[in-house]
Amino acid sequence: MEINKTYNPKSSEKKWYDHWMKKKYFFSKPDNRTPYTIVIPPPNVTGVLHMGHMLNNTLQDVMIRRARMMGYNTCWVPGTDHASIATEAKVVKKLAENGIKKTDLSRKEFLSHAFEWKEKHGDIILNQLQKIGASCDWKRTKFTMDDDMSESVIKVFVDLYNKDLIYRGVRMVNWDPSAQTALSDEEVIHKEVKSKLYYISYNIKDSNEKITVATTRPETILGDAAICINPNDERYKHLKEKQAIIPLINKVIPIIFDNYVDMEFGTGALKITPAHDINDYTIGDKHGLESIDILNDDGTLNESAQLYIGQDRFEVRNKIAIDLEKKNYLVKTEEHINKVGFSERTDTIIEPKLSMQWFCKTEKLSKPALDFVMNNNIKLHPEKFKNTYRHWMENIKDWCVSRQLWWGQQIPAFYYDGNKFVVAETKEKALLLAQKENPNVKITDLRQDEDVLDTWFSSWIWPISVFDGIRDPDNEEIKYYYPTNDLITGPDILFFWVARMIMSGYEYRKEYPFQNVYLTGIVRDKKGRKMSKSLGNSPDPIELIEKYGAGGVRVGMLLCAPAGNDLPFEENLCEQGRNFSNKIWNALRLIKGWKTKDLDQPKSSIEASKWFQNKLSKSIQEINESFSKYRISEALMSTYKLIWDDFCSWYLEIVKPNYGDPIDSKTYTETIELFNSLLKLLHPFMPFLTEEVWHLTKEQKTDIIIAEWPKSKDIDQKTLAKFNNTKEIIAGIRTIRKEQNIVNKEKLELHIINNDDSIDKSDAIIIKLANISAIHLNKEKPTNAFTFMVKSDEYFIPISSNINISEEIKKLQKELDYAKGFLKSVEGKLNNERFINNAPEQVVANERKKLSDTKEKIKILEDKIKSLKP
RNA sequence: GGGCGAUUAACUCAGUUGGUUCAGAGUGCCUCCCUUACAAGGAGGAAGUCGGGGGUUCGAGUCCCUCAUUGCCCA
Repeated sequence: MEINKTYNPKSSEKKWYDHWMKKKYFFSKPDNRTPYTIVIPPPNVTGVLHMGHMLNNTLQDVMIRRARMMGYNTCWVPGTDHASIATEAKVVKKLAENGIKKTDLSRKEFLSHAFEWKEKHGDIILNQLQKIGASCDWKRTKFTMDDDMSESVIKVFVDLYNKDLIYRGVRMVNWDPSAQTALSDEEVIHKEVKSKLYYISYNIKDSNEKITVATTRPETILGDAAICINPNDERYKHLKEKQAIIPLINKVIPIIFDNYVDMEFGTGALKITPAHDINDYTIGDKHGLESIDILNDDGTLNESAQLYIGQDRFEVRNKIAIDLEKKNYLVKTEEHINKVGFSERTDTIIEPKLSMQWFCKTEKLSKPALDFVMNNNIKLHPEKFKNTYRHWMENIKDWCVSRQLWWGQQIPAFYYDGNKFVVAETKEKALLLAQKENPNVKITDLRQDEDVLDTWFSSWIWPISVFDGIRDPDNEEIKYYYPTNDLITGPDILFFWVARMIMSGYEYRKEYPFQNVYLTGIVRDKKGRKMSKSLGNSPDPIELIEKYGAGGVRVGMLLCAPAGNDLPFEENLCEQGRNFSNKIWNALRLIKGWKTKDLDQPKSSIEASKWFQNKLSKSIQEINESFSKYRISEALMSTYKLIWDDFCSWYLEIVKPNYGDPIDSKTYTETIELFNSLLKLLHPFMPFLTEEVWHLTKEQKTDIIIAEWPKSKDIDQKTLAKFNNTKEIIAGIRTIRKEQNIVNKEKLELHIINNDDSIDKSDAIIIKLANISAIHLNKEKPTNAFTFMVKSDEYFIPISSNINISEEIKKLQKELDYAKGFLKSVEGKLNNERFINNAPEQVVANERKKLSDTKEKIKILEDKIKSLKP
């Protein structure tokens, strides 16, 4: 069989993905097997695949594929999220390009444009997931705005409202003037920015005195309701009962006193603008102050401001500073660094704004959600996130769930008779409710709330609604698949999403939604920056796959992905992955190049096979252990080393027949079987390559994707220890060859002085790999020989030419010095009575063993040096 | 400002309840080799006062305190 010199991922990836799909391996339906379920963190419908998706979907696929091989009924539910703000912004932009304004459209018209946009772009990312090999159950693909999904969301809203867990009220919210919607606290990102601190003086009424306040937002003085002072502040005590006059608009406001004010900051006098600052709002509330909202929804000033009406808040900031200065109200400005909130989606500066919104009460919901994580019913990996989670849960605030957008589930609240409203799943049901209050209400009188729900209010029930568990709580699927097993996602949405799924899970299923949460790192570039489209520092995963193959990129990603740590991603990691593919490919070429013959199995092969069986079992245990701890990169590294080092570099080199010679059929068959076991272990990481190679090794009964995960057998530690010793001896001989420039082709003799019977004259592995002509077991030391030691055994390579004695003595002396130093530390321990008395017996015994071994070694080294000295 | 982490080789990270020669792995680096599966390869090698200081202990990379640096979350 002619096999290409290098592995070609392109042809094999497409071929096998199609094959798997055709065989319906990814599809799941309830049966009598144990399920293993993952719901995908639904990617944003506006998105294209980025490195973060690449990472967390690869991890999910690894978990799913391994579970499938272990015999679970695996179900990986894919889908996308409607991402209301981001998507609406995209659609609005696209309409604008065609000269259409959103405001010119009806809600219905707008939504049809939005759905059209979704049809066109929504599946891009799912198609890209197929390229990385994701084995999702595609027929279950869900979208958060599918009819059934939306129905579930509405049902939950109504239910929570009826349970008094949802209310409507005027609160200070985070207002995004660009998207023109409220945001939840979690959607606001606080960033440090350089700004200015403006010192503005206010005249005191009926006095020549002035009072100076410091503010970063001078335009808000137009909405001031008071000036507030700490009652303990001696500087201002005399201003009690006085009033101040707002510059430019000459409005009179009271001076009030409250401990809240920090006497150290600025001038110690604080302007209070209840409508535009959350803290000011609280104080205003406490002191019964008026709230003057001076901003329009788009961030321009309104009539209440009296000045600069219709101009943008930032323009006004500059203008008012100039005007204040002209009239001598501006005392000074200072450079100032403060934290400012930005919209997560639009990156616009958030304005705190009073408005009427819908809120979800979180106190009751969060309690069980907190307990479930603290008592390890749900395990977070890595565990350190438990603290973060607890901190958030204990300080949780009510959740603002309304958004002033059209793209999303419209809030099912129906108004009548002015501001009266009812909440119901449909307009018909709403009518019945309204008529209880007022029998004259007609269906045409009902007006549905204009707002939609926060996208996270859709996705927080995702693990339930994808199995229709909200609408039909007793259906077979939800009972079978829920709770799901693992959730794999980034730590950045721990609160947005994970915490809330846990809340809804308890509320609607009385049970957690998943048992384990694996939080990945955030993919960063070489300089440690988060990869982002705006920085342009993110490689396109699809291009990487073109270059290195899906397996190469998957391995590259996972090699640098310990749980919870950020990933400093570099492209050369994919190169390492690609090289690994090639290594395996070449192992295949080697094996398939052999001709078999009915020969006796050589002793070296018998031993190699015995050793590798044990080594394999040990590695399987280690790999399973790593998986159970969610140490995926560790599991990969064990697999990588098992294949590359143990199998390719040692096992194959031992069993490899001389060039052109045939191989005995027993070794051949065993080698194929071992190779197949390795491929199975590797399959979750490199699905395409392993499927391809698997079928090339021999005629297979099944595809590797559904082959059984290898089991470990009893491990014979002696065999493993002996082989380690053998490796060290071979390495010792190779070092001598290297140091003395003796080519590999030249045969050498090996003399051993040992009392240990582990190595015998006919040790076939040493003879083969170190190219030894004969092994001699001596009592006497040979003269004119290079030597090395393994443990306390001494090995000699006699050579014909003369040895550089001084070099040799130097080397031995170095070894001797180390041994003596080591002896001293061991003796120190053993001479310490408290050590002998306190340390466990085993530890003391070990020290005694070290003592005798080292003494023996020192004696040998000293003898050697003596014998070399003339 | 509050909370939670991190600091081990040039880089990225392991290092289980303190105790085997425990100071490790991968990458990178250096030397030699185009040997017959693979130069996308092979063989060998160098490299760290475990952030600083103090403490507990027979014994500390591991536990405690403190300082420094740094990251994340929250206000």
